Amino acid sequence: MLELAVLGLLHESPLHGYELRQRLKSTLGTFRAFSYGSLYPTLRRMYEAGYIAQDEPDTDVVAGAPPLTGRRGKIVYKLTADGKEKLQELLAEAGPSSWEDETFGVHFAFFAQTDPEVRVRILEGRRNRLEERREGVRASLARTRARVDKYTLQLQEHGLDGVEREVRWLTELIETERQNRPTSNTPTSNTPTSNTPTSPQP
Amino acid sequence: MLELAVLGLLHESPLHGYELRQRLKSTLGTFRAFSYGSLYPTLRRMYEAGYIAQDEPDTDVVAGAPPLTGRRGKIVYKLTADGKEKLQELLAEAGPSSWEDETFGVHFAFFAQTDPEVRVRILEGRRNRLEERREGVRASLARTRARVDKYTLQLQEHGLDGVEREVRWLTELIETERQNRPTSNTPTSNTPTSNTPTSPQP
DNA sequence: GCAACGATGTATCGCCGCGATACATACAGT
DNA sequence: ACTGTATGTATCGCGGCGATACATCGTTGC
Repeated sequence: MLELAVLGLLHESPLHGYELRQRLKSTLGTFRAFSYGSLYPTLRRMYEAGYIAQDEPDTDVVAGAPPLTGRRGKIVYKLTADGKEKLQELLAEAGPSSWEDETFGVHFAFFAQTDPEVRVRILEGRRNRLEERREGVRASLARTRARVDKYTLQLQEHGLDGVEREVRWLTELIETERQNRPTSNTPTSNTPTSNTPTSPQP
Repeated sequence: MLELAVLGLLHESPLHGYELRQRLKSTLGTFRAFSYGSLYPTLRRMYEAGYIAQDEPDTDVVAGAPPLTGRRGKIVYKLTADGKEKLQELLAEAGPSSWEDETFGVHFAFFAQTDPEVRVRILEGRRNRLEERREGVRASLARTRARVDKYTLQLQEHGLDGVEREVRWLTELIETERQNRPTSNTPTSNTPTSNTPTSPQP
């Protein structure tokens, strides 16, 4: 998750932790934060996994300056060959792990680096997911509409509106994608379950 | 968080875990799940804290039935006096902990049991939070609009739309609240909206 | 001159919640 | 009789969050 985001950002240019976090905030915008409490551990994990390398470019230290204190310089991270490979692997996967609530936005943010085929499948998967949810909420609303207080009702309706809005958004995007790359015989209606049985890592 | 939700639901009627989870799903609708993996531990914690009591009403067992297997019956939870007190305490608080992303929906879901004064303050707090975020996103958009790919851009704009939509929703709700109970001039310190000179008499 | 402050920068800790999983029973359809 | 699906309780590992700590830098103000 965060891993994909980091790989994606570092693929554009090397960055240090702080800057990485700024990009995370501005790129993922409203829908995901990613605090340092997850970023630094993730960077550590990724470093140990060999996906990224560390550089300490400028220590800002005048020659004779004190190593007295444990002087800490910027640490700039960049992708290794393994990291680039891993990124490609993650960008290629179109399964539940790419269209769930928490993940979809991150995948979408790096669509520019994603295969057009995969893009459409993720968008459709996401839309199906949302349509399922929408039906669930509608059913729930129809069932309980009369029995719940107005606040609960308003919350549910607001949620439903939100889902419908996102479905419309996705539909537009899918259409655009299709126009840019008039679809070959890819079956548009993918059955929601049992798509790619991604077995990621032992 | 989950604690408030559980207290709120149990205040309406006693429930067992499974049913509790159903209610959670339908009440919180689109915006929060709460899996068993958090529900049961929370119930346990709350039981140990003395907020809820357990009942095993019907063991469904015909008299001579086997205690061979560790037969497990439904466990119905209900509020204790302490639990009701705790609920009131949580419902009364109007601070960041009540209008952050993850928490707001839960608080809102139990607005029917919440003091009107508190309702408005939470709604306004939430709106301020969102307006801040909106300005941040706008600034970020203005800064980077030309430099980012269209997908990143679309994601950010979609997010911005969502925030604006929620702000409008909140504004409507606040207005409705004000009409129902014309506000005496409670100094809400952080409210940017000018105080409407409403007719002071109920 | 220097104190105060906010931005930059790296890092950890404890807690919360999620998804997956396990296990058990009741009941419906075939 | 078999098989799936809904009901029901429960745990485990892990990813992410908010709070916090600590250090340096540049700007503002006295």
